[in-house]
Amino acid sequence: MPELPEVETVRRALAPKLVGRRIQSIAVTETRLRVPIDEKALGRHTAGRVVEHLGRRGKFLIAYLSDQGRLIIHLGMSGSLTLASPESPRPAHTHATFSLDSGKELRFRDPRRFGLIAAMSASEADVWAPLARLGVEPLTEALTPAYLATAASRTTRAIKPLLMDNGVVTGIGNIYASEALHVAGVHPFRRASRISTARLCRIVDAVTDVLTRAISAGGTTISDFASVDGSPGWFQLSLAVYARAGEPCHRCGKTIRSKVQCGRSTYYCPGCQT
DNA sequence: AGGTGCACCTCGATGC
DNA sequence: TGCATCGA
DNA sequence: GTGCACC
Repeated sequence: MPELPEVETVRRALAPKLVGRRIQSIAVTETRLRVPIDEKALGRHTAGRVVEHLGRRGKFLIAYLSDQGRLIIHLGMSGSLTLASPESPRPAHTHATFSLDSGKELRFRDPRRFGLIAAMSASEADVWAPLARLGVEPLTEALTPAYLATAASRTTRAIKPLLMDNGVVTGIGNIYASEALHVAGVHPFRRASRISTARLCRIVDAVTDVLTRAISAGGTTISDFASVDGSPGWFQLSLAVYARAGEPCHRCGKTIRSKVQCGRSTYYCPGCQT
């Protein structure tokens, strides 16, 4: 499940191979993603363009192309990007292929088709709703205890769904929300508005800490995440609560529990998360 | 407002 | 081995 | 992972 650390891992692996390369042609073999691929727009905004920079906003990868083009990719639940030689067989569910002047091709594969590929001009991207509605980037100075306190004060929601709300803080999914709250010692079902400033500070620190460590580990591979060269992440070895229901908490020894919250499995330690 | 359930779709693990 | 179910 | 309709 690509969350921010997985997308950042892909971005870092891809950038050196992609920046400076020209996209020669595009082949789309399946348009039916969550949002259908607009082949015309894809060709118009990416064909013949040079990748000038590879950026990320939340869980979106954004390639900044020559002539003000933008190629925007979201990996959904099962998306992956690989660089391969054109002769190598294309794995099943490879929906889009970008031929590069390096002789390699960039392949987008997404078995479940929850991902997204879009291309547009810079001015269109600036107002594009999926990007425009995103909240602050968690690994920037924009995520402060004061910001989180304001967001918390405006709602009756629990802290975990608040952290996972892309309109508040972008990029934190189920795994890292669970992990950060364990590091901070805060119960995922606790009302955000009833959390002290001191503990909100700890949550901000915990989010920063968990995301940073996860990026260093190359992301989390629970079922199928793989980076550009097919290599897995290693942060699953450091997970304290996620997917550990029934196992003892490393900090206090109590048994990790799993409960459904907002339709997702939430993992927490009933001993040291209050 | 926000929790919940469901839809989108495929695969692999599980269980009988 | 095959088929249904479940969850990622 | 995300958006939507339904309480």
